[in-house]
Amino acid sequence: MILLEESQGETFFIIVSGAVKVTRLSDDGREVILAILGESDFFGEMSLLDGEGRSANIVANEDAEVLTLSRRDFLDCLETYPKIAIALLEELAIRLRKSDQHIESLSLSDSEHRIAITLIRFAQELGTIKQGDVKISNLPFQQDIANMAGTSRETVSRTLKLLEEKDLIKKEGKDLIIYKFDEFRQHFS
Amino acid sequence: MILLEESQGETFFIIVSGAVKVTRLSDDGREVILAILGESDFFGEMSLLDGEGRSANIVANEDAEVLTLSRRDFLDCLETYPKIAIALLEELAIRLRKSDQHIESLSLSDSEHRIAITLIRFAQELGTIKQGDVKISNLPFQQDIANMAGTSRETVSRTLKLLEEKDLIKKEGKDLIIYKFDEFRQHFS
DNA sequence: CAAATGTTGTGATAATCATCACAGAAAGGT
DNA sequence: ACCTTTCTGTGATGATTATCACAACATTTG
Repeated sequence: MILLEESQGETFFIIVSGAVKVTRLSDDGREVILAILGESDFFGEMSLLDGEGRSANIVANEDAEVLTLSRRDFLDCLETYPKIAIALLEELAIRLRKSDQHIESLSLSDSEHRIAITLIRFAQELGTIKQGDVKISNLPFQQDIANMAGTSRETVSRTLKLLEEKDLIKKEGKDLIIYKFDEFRQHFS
Repeated sequence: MILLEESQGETFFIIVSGAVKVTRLSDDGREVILAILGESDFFGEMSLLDGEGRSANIVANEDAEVLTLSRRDFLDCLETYPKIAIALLEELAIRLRKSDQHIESLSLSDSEHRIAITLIRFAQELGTIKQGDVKISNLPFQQDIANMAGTSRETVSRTLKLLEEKDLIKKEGKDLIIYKFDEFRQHFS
């Protein structure tokens, strides 16, 4: 666990290697995964910018290395180098876009679509392309996929089987291959 | 209709009066409402920052006045006045926080909670406080509430009735009063 | 390597909620 | 003021999906 929800934060983080999940926990202990971040992504900026407590938990999914920057250095940096501030604005804009898509899919899609869209997000963050197919190495647990897709673990299990029967994906041990990634994405989003 | 999804955008907008809804439409025409924006809020920055097409529709909910700024002026402004860039970063951080909460509630809550949370969002954006109660004047249509809460119009109708029977809210013509707003918020989020 | 723990597959059942259908109320246009 | 359109309330029904239960399989740990 790298960051704890609600805690006061004074640090900005940049991921050098590994991957982390951004989560929130409900009172009764259920987890929602908001995003998966990988190499060269960053986090921790929200608390620094608006002064509120940490808005989410950050949990390392595997061994991860991060660089840190103090609040003061971070803000100085933004004031001194407007280009950096603008780059940061760009990245936040992209994240907002992703959030919006996430909200749309939770609002409108059935579980099959939501799960497929979650796979697409994993592929974009963690996947490697090979002749139009995408391979996600070290696919997260079904429970994590469920927490991100807003559904149950069992439904993820059943849906992955369904997608495999339709020859859209293939499970290979800890990896998962999405066939014809562009078509797949087209079809589900 | 002020802005159309997918269109190329070269303009930044600031709301002087009135309120707008930020929406996305699915292929089959269903609408999701991502946010309601009111006086002194702004929009249009996302396309300007990341160069993608407009990520959502903006629809005036009532008569509204907006100021505009061109892309060039907007970006110049950010480069010249780092403080403005930082203020914008702050606002985007706040919006991301709200998105995250929205995602959490869509993922974990049942329709009653999601609708209550939607009322809370309306109250915070459009409401006026009076002795601990909050009055939302000109409550949006049930269909809009449903599109924001990720549920159906009928469920909104039934749930509002339910909340009224529990003496948590009261409908008064076009207005809606949430009793003991702090408790209400506590209870549902 | 054996035991313990964690993960996945799958059936059965129940709960929630969307959808359809329509009546009544309210608002808007001419 | 009347007609039209839009919005709201509410019953009946069915579909989707959560939950429970447990077996099989995999992974970690002493």
